[in-house]
Amino acid sequence: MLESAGSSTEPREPAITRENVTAKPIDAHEPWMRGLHADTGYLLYRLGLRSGQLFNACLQESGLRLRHYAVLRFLATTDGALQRELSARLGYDPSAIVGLVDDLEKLGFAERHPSPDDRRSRIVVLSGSGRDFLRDTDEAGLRVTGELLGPLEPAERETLHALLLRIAEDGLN
Amino acid sequence: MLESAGSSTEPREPAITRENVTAKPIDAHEPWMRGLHADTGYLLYRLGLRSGQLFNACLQESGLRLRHYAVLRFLATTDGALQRELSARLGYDPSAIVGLVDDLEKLGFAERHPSPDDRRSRIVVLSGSGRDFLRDTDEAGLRVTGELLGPLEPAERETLHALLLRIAEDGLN
DNA sequence: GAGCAATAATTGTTGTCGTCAATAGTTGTT
DNA sequence: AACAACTATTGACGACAACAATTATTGCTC
Repeated sequence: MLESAGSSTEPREPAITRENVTAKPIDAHEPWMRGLHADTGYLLYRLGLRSGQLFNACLQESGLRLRHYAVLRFLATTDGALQRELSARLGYDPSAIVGLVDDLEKLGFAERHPSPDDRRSRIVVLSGSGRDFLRDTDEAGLRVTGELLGPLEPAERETLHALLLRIAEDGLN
Repeated sequence: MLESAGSSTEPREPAITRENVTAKPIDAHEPWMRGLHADTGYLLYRLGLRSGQLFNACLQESGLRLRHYAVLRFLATTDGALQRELSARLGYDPSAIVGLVDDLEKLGFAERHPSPDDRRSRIVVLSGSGRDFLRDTDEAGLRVTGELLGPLEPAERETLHALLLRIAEDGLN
């Protein structure tokens, strides 16, 4: 049983314990070694993940997930949309839309109406209870957002929202 | 073949076409009907998704995914970490860490060293080629971020980054 | 107007991912 | 020496997203 501790290529003077590893400060001398959150894109990814988790936790008591909420929300802005459009605007696969609308229809939040123009298409509209649900959960959503944006003051939240909106408008959605 | 167009329950005076559906403006009269991106949390979710997609597309030519990148990045800040710590700090399941470190080890970007203190633990360290890879991909990451933050000016990007960082420090990571 | 490409919705399939439970080896405690 | 706690690992299961394939319908073309 070879118990030579320093047999490694490079010697590590203090023993590695949980304390001194997690607390080790970041060397910002090298430009590429700038900590985990130096890149705005990566930071956005992590925060988006966290935001999604919070939203999902808030919605799961209704049996719905974030994607359903996105569909409902979009329906509220258009008052009737084809599934093809839901797919294109929300960025989900057409096959995913099928299941989402199925669930919403099963809960009575949305309805599929046949299109008078094209018998292939179905027009998805928000039902009355769907509107009610959206109004109720919107309040919970605001609470989640408030929790997420805890350390920010109102003015800063406004600024953040405006900046994010500018980015979102550019890419897609 | 019944060709009655208005046989539906409620009459919709103009036919639903792709143009007037997608271009319909948002009625902001109702407080809960504020468009898709009125909520900052939901906006964060969508942008995080998009950012993750861009990063993944950028990394997939290396055979790695975003999770591997996160591990590499964290290793660069600590210079040696236990898998348990990777799991705790990055929020991934311990069993997920196993596969990720496996892949990184297979590519020569990281190495598992036995801990001198605890023979149960393995100390994961970034290898030289791992550092090189990180430096190279960091450039690509900046390019992606620049693409994502297209419409923003440098000062605005700085502001956005600072705000996001404040949020990230609060919750976790 | 018969044939044919294109389209909308749907189904099925595949691979990935996250979570949970279980195991082997190890450490510290009593 | 016996036992509880812990680290890494494996395996299994369900959820979910991306891609291909199918059905029904439409518009175009000759």
